[in-house]
Amino acid sequence: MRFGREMGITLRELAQDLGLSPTTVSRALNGYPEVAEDTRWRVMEAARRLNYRPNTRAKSLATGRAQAIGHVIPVSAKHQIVNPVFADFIAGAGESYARAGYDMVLTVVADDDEAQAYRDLVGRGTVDGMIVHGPRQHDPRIPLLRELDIPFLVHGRSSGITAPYSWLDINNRRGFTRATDALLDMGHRRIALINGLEDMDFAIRRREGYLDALQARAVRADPALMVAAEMTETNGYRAACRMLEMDNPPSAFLVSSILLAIGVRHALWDAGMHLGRDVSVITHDDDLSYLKNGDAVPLFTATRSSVREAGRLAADMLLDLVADPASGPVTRLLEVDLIVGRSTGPCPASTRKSA
Amino acid sequence: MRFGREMGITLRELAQDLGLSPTTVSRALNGYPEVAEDTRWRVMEAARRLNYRPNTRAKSLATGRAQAIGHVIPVSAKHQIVNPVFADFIAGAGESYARAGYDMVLTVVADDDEAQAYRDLVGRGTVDGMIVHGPRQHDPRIPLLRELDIPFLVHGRSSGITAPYSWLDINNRRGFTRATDALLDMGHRRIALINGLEDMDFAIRRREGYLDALQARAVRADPALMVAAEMTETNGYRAACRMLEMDNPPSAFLVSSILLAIGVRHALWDAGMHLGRDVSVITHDDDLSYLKNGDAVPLFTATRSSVREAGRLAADMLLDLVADPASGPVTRLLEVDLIVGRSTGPCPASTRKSA
DNA sequence: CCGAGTATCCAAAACGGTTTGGGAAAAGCG
DNA sequence: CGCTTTTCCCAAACCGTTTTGGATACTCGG
Repeated sequence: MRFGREMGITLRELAQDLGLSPTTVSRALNGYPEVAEDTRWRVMEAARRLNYRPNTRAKSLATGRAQAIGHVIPVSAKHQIVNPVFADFIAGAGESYARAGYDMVLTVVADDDEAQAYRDLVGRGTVDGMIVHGPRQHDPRIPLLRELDIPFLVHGRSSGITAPYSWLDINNRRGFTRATDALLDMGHRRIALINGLEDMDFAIRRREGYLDALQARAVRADPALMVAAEMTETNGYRAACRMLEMDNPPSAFLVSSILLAIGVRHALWDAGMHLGRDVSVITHDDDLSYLKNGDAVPLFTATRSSVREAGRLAADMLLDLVADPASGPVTRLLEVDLIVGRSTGPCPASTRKSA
Repeated sequence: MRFGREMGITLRELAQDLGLSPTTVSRALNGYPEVAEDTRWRVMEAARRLNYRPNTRAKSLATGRAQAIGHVIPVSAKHQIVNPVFADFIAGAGESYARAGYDMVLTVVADDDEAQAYRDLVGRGTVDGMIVHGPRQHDPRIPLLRELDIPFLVHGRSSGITAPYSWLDINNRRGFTRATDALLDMGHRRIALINGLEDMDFAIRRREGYLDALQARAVRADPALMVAAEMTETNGYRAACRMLEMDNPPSAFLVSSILLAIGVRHALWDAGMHLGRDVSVITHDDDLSYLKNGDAVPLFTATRSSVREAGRLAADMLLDLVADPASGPVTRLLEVDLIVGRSTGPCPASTRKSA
């Protein structure tokens, strides 16, 4: 069925135009050796001139690969949050896909239909690889994708799953250990943790890192100083307000995102306190393009790792995996930088106490 | 060529299993009338049991439609910013696509290759409709897509283009006129505008709205109070700092995004001023899921319009257009709400002046 | 009981590429 | 020069659907 739309010239037409067979034209364009160099040149030239583009669907049908990678964005029914790091990760991955001539297909789906979405995408052969976003503990998507027998790569990890799978993650645990250590070194003892929701794997690891550091110095962890919430400015604000009103308030905050940190800053202002002098804050910084942590000198001291770069790397890894699925589960752990900004300083309480 | 991967059962196999022809099975599944009801039932049942999923590529090839909509995300080479409203828009659109059984394919591309990306997506038949993001003045993508003869819908508009095309936009101009009016009503006369980059169409319209309101009350617009920049916290902060240091500083700010507004708030704190008392702020609020404007009572007084809802609507409109391209250019202008928050109050300067 | 409908089903031809299995001409070799 | 390779090209099958154009059997009015 032809549509009014000019779908471009077809391979057969191009061949006809050149007085060649479709076979030869196809081979010429795809760089196969069994075609004379000047013929190839003629073909390439004609293809460019008539701006021929091979029909993706026909091509995939014939070759068996879709030349596309799938991403499923779960939109939780409970908390309607679209993960803010998502856009940057996608941007990074997209660059890699573009370079490799792959398409990216996105599916937005409610939590409960998620498995169905994966089955569909794979079963209908729409994609030949998948990226898993926002893994949780014992994430059921991992066994599912293994069962579907399609190359996939997890952005993050899923603690509790021992079977091997491919992933790219940042070292959340060490990052938060280092950050906590830094605060401890400055004399802080009451350090609050404002974390992301702890069904997310990264949040669990960050808490572990935080607890590790406290324990190593025999500082008792106070449950009242630990909160897990959706990472929004409002939640950061509220958590910080509540804690600052405590009898024994924290002198430092370790938080899981810049948005949370902005909320904490807000709370400090409301309380008439000075960021980096009265209270210190270290945040994780995904280096989002629209949420830069200051400019020349960073606003917040932070554990930084570019999620966009992670997107690029993840896509590259997955593409390799698609090209050669046997190259086995591949993993990569990125270390985070601890960058010094203007939100940290020595603990005033300790000075005051000694005074 | 068969791969190791279990691509699922094929229509032919399903037919064989049932002792029917592929024709009949196809018809049974697609609801054509020329098949006996009990046969249809048998087919449906078997399809479910063997969990048959029609191969998308084969289906599209046969039908001529891709069942997919394309989005091109331009990633400017200059300013590496991924538009923050993008994620929410996509989430909304994705919901609509999912409902309609469409896929969403994303292409990330540098500004200069953008035309090429559109030509590719259309020419290779990967999508049968496109959404245009972030239109600028005289946006070249609009004539391009018209030339490519594919249904498309612009999220926003492109001033300067008179030929009809389909779009969904919010009434930026009226929104900013109303916001400015509100500030004027409170006695503010020196009202700063911190806008998005003015090659973006929405930013132009917002400035027009702002200027309209000033002119209607014969308030002279001061170029020193108008700035256009990428909408980040840092830029909001810097712009506000600079203006607050002026001899004749603004008593109110009208800003184009919550992130900018947060930057302004930051600057006010630094200057020791109180938001909503010393200085008023009205912002535009895209109602982003990860950047809520407070909760019960909004933090900022704002012109609000959910970009996620816009995504849903835009997708629906485009799908209608794809189903019936002749249904002609369709347009929709959404009005914005002016919601009252805690960031506005009467102009203190005027009181002081009268005192 | 017969011919015209009608209800069901099917074989085969698309869709636009890739890939297999030759085949003719040119080149290499003794 | 004859024979084997190699080079270059092609016809046809295939990928997994939909759709066209019948075919067959059944129904029904007369």
